[in-house]
Amino acid sequence: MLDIQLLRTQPEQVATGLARRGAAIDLAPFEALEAERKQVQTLTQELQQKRNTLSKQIGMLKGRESKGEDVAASLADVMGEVAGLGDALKANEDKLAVLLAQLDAFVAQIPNLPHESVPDGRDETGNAEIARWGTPPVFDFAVKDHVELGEGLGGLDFETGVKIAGSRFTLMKGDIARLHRALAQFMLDTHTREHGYTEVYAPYLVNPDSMFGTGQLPKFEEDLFRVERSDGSRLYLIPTAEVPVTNIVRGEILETERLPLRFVCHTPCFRSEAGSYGKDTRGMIRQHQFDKVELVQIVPPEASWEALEQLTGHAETILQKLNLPYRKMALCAGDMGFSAAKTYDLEVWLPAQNTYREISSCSNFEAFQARRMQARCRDKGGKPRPVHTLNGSGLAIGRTLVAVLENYQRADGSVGVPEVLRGYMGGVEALGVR
RNA sequence: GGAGAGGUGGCAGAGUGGUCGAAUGUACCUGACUCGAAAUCAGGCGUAGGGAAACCUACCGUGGGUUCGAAUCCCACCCUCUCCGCCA
Repeated sequence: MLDIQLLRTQPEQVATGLARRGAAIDLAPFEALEAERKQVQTLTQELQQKRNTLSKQIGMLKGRESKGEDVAASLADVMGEVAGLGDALKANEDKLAVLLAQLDAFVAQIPNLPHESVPDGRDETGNAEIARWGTPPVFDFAVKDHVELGEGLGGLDFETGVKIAGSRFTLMKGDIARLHRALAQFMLDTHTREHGYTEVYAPYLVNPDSMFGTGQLPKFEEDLFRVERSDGSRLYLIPTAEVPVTNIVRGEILETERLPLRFVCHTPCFRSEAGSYGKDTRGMIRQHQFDKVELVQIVPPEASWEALEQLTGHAETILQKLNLPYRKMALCAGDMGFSAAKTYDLEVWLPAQNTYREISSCSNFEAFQARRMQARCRDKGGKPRPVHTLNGSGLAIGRTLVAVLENYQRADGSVGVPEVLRGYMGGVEALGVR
């Protein structure tokens, strides 16, 4: 959520920022609402003040009455004066509540403003390559994709996934399932031991407040899986661990000196993938359910830009240790997610597609999520101010598995196990070798 | 699922219709005393909105209601704890 003060005082700045995203905004309705809000709020508060004053007078008169004084006349006066207030006050309070709700709703659906360092651009073609690491492997045989490799190894079973649940679900078995688990373990261990993150286990279903806090609601409900409960309430399956983990600090006022908080969390992620029909339908690239190790940081406002570079580096470390070639992209303003002020995507080399594909997305949200969540920090004796939040995949496990299979494949259809994973694989050096 | 208890400021904990945004303790901040600390003493110390300011308004789990006036009474819901049942 943007700072409503910014909308009031610097509307041009907001409009300019949103225009970079390709999102035009009409501020006229906002300004009209604001003008009315101001007027109604002032009037309401004046009426409240009057009522409070008169009610206190009644209280004092009653007190004197109980001591035997005759105050009947003044009591009648005051009662008469307050009698007319009720309806007007109620009407104004109701009107104000509606206005405030409308203002909230308006501000809540405005995306974050891009940071000045974010490149211009309308869509993914505007993204800027920042760096490349590693060299795509050269094969002297016909390259297979992960579907062929995984099915050949007997460990990726798309048909059974479809039978059990439907399209975009996969069943993994045997060594592939173990490799998948090994990847998660390896990532968690690296981030906790080498990068200073605290491991977190979090709920996979969350309430609407949490989804609002990180910005999935109200605008993106169609991307979520929803669970209706018998009591009429609802929960949502998390589309990323970002949601439960960032919401750890919702409604909290933290001591600045105890920041930053760094959390790492491995969860399944559930995405309805509405609107992506026909896209990446083959294989494991785009699934309704996939696992991800997520990095989350809660930092003081002045520290978030340095933290974004660090956090992105933490995700890159995983790719480097796995020896997977990748490139680092700065998303352009038009391609960024709703809540982000700046996003780096890491794209891993996929030989079968002969291209780089997104495997991690690292973002600084500045105070955008913190304002929605009322997550604040306070210096000793100071005023509370919103924290800054960041997160990034470190990494998406399903896609990492795809990248390992394709980059480590051999002519006979077997697949080498990256050295850093062998300890998690009982020493196995390759899959499919007999 | 059944029965009971309870949700008040960072924490603890009073407050059952009238200057209660809320006693008291504790934590924290400032000052005094001290070489310094501890102890002691004095003052300060919730969040948010409006206002140039004085100051005003709202908030006692959430949402309704009664009332001139609600932390306090009524209704619904949520959450926590204890016991029983069930359960990985």
